[in-house]
Amino acid sequence: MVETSGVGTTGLRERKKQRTRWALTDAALDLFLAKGYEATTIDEIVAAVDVSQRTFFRYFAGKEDVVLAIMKEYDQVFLATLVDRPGDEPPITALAAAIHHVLDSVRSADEEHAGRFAKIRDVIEHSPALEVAQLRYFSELEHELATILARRMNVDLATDLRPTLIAATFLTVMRIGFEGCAHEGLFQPDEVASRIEEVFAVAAETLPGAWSAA
Amino acid sequence: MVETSGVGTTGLRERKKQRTRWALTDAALDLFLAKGYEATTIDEIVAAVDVSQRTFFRYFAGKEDVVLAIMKEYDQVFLATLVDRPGDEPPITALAAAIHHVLDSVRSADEEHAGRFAKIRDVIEHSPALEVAQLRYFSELEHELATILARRMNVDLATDLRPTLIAATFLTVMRIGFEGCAHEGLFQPDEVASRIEEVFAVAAETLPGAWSAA
DNA sequence: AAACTTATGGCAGCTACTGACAGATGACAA
DNA sequence: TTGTCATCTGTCAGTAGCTGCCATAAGTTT
Repeated sequence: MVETSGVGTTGLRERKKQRTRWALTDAALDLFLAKGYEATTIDEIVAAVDVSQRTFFRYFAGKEDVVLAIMKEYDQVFLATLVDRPGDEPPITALAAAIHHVLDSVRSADEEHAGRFAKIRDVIEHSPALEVAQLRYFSELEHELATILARRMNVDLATDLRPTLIAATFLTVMRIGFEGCAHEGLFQPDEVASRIEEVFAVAAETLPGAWSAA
Repeated sequence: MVETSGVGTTGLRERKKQRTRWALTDAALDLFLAKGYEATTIDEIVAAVDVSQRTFFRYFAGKEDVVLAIMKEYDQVFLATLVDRPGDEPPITALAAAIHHVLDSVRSADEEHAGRFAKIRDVIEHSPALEVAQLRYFSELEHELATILARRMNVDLATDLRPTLIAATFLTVMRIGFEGCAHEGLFQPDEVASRIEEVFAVAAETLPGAWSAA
């Protein structure tokens, strides 16, 4: 889950690194919110934390990574939940349950996490570059998801397209949900959560009919 | 459609521009194929055509744009075909017919176009950066597509999610088809065309059942 | 306290991309 | 043909993201 600070068992070195990482993340997020992602330079971020530019790139693979790294943490919870769902559930049911679980944990998170969540959604959907980064990330996630679904469905991912199709359409629906939130200015965890579930429901109503007409 | 060279009615200036543009495109494509997209620099491309770097950026918005611009031409045919489909067809049927038409025209194109098509598909699916660019482009296309579908379905795009959902899932299926081609080394127009139709068929069989279980 | 490991900073450099200005070149009219 | 005009082109200088290299500083271990 989202680990805010290292526990006592870790050394000073490790704790310092965690602190630097979060300092960079928070500084970056605030700057992105204040003046926009594209208008914010790495130099400004590192100046706010007083580290060198070189150090920034030792913590993050790129500017985008500041935001994506946080998204990944949420998705780890999602994937872990999915793996634990009973195997006799249809894939879509398992996916729905897993996403519901994540959204619930976000909804009931403490203020620090909730604030970060809102910031991230806000920043992403206001920046073309980050939307693209999100797209790229989703396509990675799609593959992980498809792998899990293939195991669950007992089919071979390489020859059977169904796991990939389900994973991809699922993530597409999620993305449309997030975009819808941005469109209506919804960034708070509970607002986003209910919107996502709403979009998912519409998709479940629409897609079967739409695709069976082919 | 894909206009290879300006007709006699245009002036010398215009013809020169077309020539430069295609020279840049072909040089870039060949370099991308030979040494990879990311490893190819703008300097190498412009050196091959003997123009300045600045000129390159007057023709193309960026390195990616060389490839995307060609894709756009195909998609113009696709969108135009879609608009002309009878209004009483279900959206998916119209989409299937439109994509079938484009694939057919690609299949029966002359060698120059067929070669370019193969190159493009080859280059894209071997380059992470271009795959991302394609993702970004697809999301633009998704919006255009959704707009057309909304008109066709007589609903408001802003409040009704269904056109967007159908457009998005359709493009997702197309993307998976293209990825599948790359995975199996299929780049020739006819191979790609039949593979796409195949994937579309699997999607039409899979998605209704998969999503109705929600 | 010495020896070892790892994080950091500074620097030099590469690539994509842009704005501004000046010169070349085709378009058009007298 | 010539002169005027529009526009295309090259040059240059600069920005931003990102990387490799090396010396040094800081934490860790014995």
